[in-house]
Amino acid sequence: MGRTTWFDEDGLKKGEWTAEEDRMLVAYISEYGLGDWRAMPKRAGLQRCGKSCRLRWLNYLRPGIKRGKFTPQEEEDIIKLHSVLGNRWAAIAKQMPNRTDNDIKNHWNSCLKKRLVRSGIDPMTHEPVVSVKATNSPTTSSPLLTPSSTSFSFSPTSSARLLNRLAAGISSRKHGLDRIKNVILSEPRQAVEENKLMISSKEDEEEEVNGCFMEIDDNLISTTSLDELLCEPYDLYQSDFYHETGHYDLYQSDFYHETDDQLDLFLEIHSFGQDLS
DNA sequence: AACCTTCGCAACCGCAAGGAT
DNA sequence: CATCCTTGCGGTTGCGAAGGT
Repeated sequence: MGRTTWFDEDGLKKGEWTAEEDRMLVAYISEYGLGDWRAMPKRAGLQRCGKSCRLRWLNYLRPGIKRGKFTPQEEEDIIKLHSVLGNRWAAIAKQMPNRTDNDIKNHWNSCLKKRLVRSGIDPMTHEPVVSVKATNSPTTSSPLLTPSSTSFSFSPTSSARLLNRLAAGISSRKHGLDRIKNVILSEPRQAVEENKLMISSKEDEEEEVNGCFMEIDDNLISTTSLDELLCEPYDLYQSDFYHETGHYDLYQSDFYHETDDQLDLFLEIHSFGQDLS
């Protein structure tokens, strides 16, 4: 299994690694250690780019990597970590030192995600799949918004989890973080009162945010209704998040071990919620 | 046996952060 | 302060294997 071998315009080899190339890379790193990935291939006698060598080493050759089938315990750990960290594979891999982020990501995408869906669990929120009441015109509804008359309520736990997902969803898309955060934090009252959220982007595309799709045009600014953009958090704005910000205490105690930007962002969103209330 | 579809996984690509100059 | 370079990350792709028809 593997990709066809080919050479790019700079004469660098691409595609599947041979056993001989592996041996050369391992021999070089064993003797000289890790260092300048850019210079390494030439010094090691490899016709590869540094990026390719780094990837091969980190995902395949470095010592201590566990390969093969994931155990049920590992799968459970991944699901648990994903519910907290979202698609932050590197962060998840740090909690599972013998597995690479690539391996975890592949296993999630090819197996665990589907398994959750089959079990009626939304792999994004890790909540049981329920229909969200559509409040917008049907022509603009997101493909993930299933119009239904089923009511949708939040427990404190689900509030914390969903807001956690919101923060994770935003932070995992670095290019969107500032935009979304700025809008939310700069004019929150207006955004909520008008039931609209302004999003700017350089791309002309549909972007998925927290499981919902928003349209982004090429003049940097586009608007979309808040409930379309953040369907579940929108309900939180209208209920738990908006009126009962005490639920954040739960989140913070659940999430005390997180020390990175995600927590900062979450606290900012929390502060935003308090301002609103 | 031939063809088609799905699965699993290695590897690539583009982007962003952060350090060096 | 601006620019360049390196590193790291997450999303996506390509392809052989396996399974189904």
